[in-house]
Amino acid sequence: MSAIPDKPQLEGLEEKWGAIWEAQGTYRFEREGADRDAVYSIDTPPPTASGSLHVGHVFSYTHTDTVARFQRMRGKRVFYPMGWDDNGLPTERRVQNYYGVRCDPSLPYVDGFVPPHEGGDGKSIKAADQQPISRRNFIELCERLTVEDEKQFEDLWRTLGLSVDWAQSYRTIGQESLRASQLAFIRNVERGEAYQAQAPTLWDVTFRTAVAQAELEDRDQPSAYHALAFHRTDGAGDIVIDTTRPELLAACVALVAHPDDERYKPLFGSTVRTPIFGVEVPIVAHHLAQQDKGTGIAMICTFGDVTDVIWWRELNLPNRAILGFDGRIVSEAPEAISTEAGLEAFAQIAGKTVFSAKQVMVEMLQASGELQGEIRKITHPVKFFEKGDKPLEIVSTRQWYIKNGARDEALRERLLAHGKELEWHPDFMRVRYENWVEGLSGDWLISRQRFFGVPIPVWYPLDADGNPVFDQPIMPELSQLPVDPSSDVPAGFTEDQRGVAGGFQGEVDVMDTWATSSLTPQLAGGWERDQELYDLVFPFDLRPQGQDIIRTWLFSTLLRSELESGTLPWRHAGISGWILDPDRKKMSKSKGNVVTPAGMLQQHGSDAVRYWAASAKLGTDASFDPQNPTQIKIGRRLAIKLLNAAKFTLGFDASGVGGGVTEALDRSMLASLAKVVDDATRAFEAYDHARALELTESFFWTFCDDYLELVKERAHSGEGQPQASAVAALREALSVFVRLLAPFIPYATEEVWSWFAEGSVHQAQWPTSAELIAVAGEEADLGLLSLMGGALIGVRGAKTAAKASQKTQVELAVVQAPEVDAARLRLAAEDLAGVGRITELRIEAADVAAVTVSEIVLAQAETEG
RNA sequence: GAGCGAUUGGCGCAGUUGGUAGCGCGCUUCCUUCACACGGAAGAGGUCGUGGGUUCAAGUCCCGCAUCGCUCACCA
Repeated sequence: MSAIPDKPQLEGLEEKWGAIWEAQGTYRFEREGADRDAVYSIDTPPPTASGSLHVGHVFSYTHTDTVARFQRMRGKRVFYPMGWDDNGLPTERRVQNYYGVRCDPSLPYVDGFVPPHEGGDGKSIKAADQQPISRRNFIELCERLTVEDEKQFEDLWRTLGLSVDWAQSYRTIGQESLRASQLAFIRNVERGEAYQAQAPTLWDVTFRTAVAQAELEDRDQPSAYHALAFHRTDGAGDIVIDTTRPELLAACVALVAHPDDERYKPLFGSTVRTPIFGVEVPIVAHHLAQQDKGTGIAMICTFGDVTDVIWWRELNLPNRAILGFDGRIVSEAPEAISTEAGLEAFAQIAGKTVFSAKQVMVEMLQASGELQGEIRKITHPVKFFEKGDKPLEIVSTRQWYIKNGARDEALRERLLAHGKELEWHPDFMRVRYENWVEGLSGDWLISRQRFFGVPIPVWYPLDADGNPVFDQPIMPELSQLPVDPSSDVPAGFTEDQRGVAGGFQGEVDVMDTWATSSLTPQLAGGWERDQELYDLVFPFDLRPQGQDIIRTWLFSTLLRSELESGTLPWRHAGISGWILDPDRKKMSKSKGNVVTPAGMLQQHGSDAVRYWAASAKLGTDASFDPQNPTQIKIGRRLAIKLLNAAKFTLGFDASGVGGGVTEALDRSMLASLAKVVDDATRAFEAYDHARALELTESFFWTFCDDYLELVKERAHSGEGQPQASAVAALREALSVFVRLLAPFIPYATEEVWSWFAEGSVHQAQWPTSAELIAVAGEEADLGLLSLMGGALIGVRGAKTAAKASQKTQVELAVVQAPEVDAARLRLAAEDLAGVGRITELRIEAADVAAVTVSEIVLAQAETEG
């Protein structure tokens, strides 16, 4: 126990208690002798290490921490790790700018490489000024920088007071993560769940990588309809189609209309010649063609959009793709273009970007008269990579996929069943998951043509001509893991066979970052590494996360768990809402309304910020106005109030408390508190931390404003058992309040706890109504406190109305109450007289609806004191 | 186009099985420094988006509509 300061304050509590918690291992996960039922495990979201933390992080991580602290106090051994998501594109970009390098996988590794820059000023370095380095050197820099970034994050999390066990941290690019990711992938391959396919793929031309459905977002883009005339080969005139992508005309393989469309029915099976290029293409029918769109007949290109892909696949059309990986038109015209004029036209767009090619095509079409009428400008949604800034294109590439139920009814049903089995908080978030699963359009594309990620652990044999045999991949021995196929050698080969006919080549692609993140329960829980730990924590109790990544992180984690173990990875999913600025817009960097969490914590104190976060329910968006952080100020006030109320309470003479709590008012207060404990506990169990806080806080203020005021006279200058009863009740209540508030304001509560108890409040037992009833006794008068509160308001009101100080003496006060209540009030009349400074207090039974002060006579001001 | 949320005093929110509308901020008036000025007391302020329905009784249940937000889908 420590001494109570004269002037308690919040400043400095973070440093003081943070150090003590660390030194004493307050939040350490103790596995010895535990069984699964004694453990509460949390699949913490690993923040992107190279990003920056924002208010939203503080918000949602606080939600989780309140649950962790509650469960810990209930006696659970809380497994609360922290991970860092440090692989992937964001890190690559940061490393490029920080060190002035870029990755060129064709270069050899340089031992002891020193980057041209260090530190950087955050500005982009032009690609031309970046020094090309080997993949291994690049990855080393990624690792170096993320370690530094992660240190900063950890400091912030510690200041915020997250009760994480820092011994349990992991990195998604760490060796253990690499091994687990590759092992899980190999298992997927062995079970036929992961496979390769050469197929049209959504492609980001800036990053030059394939992207998955889950990483797409629609953005409205200006575009325009161009009416193009196709010429019927039977000479019976033209067919006009509308297109927004005239630059893909050279890739046109057919025209398509709805099978029921009377206008085009007679034409199915006939052919037309494309404008400019003169390629003969068929007119085909497909139900996806919309009669009311454009002219009702569309051109199919390889590939303008995903519908083109469906048509191409289902109608067995040829592939005349003309877009390269760099987003430019390829140099060689498709074979189908055979006329001299056609080839000449193609030469004019070859090598051009989509944008320039479109301009050239429009000029040519206008010149030939095949572009009819006006170009009609429209705005329409276009698919983008969520991190990209150019529209996605579709190119044919070989990629790795993992089955996700899109084409496997049985798997999809199992995933939907798991969605129903999972307990969502709030429950309606389940619908988002179901929408996503039911809307999946293809298997999960997991290969990325990037560098800083988990390498896909395969090699391909080279045939006698030196061509890779992709459908016979060489898998690593499990003992080899983790492997980097671009530097490691498969069993049975030697390094000098790399790239040689009859030898092998390594896969250069890495996995989608979600392919690693989807294994966080396995990574953190010691899957295939520490079986004893894994059995203790898996399936996890809680997956906390944001609503925006249900389709990515939540879905992919659930999928991997289903594939690997056939079970849910967790029992509960707690989904936090957004932080909105005062205009109800989502906070974002570009809007310049992002506040740094470190500054917030510094300015207001961690408890205050936590209070703000915790006062919002799961799934509910919270607004935050940096200019006027009302909720934070209220939280600060609560924490300060607790310090002061505790100091006051602990200042009373406690020498006689052995007699227990005997006075009616004291018992009433404890009985009320017992109900609060029950209700708050129930709320916490239902993952409604905000309600637990509200219930506790609300009664805490009643405790301070009414009960404490009513009994302070008795506690301070009373005698014998009535005095001791007040002090005993105050101390018991304080102990309970401190524990109830500990999950929310861990610093102030720990400080207060140290004034009267041993150990950490965060390891103390969560209060129960039973302990309070044991002190208050059965059949306490639950409502007496609020009855007294009513009388007290009456007395105070009379003084306020007389513009007198609350300390003014009252010569006579007459309190009227219904007969039953009057009898109850008499039991605590002394307390009311004490706080009201009432010389003569009469409590009368009367025909009134509620407690009323019917008469009050104030003493003259000068008689005071 | 489909779905999911939200709509309660100026602002931010609560209202758990239907039973006479609550909290905080702000506002008004007052008090005060012997726990708390990062205080305290009293008070004003709402026909719960809208139109129907069920019920003795609806903020709460049912149906329609409106506005806002989000998710998914569509993308010639």
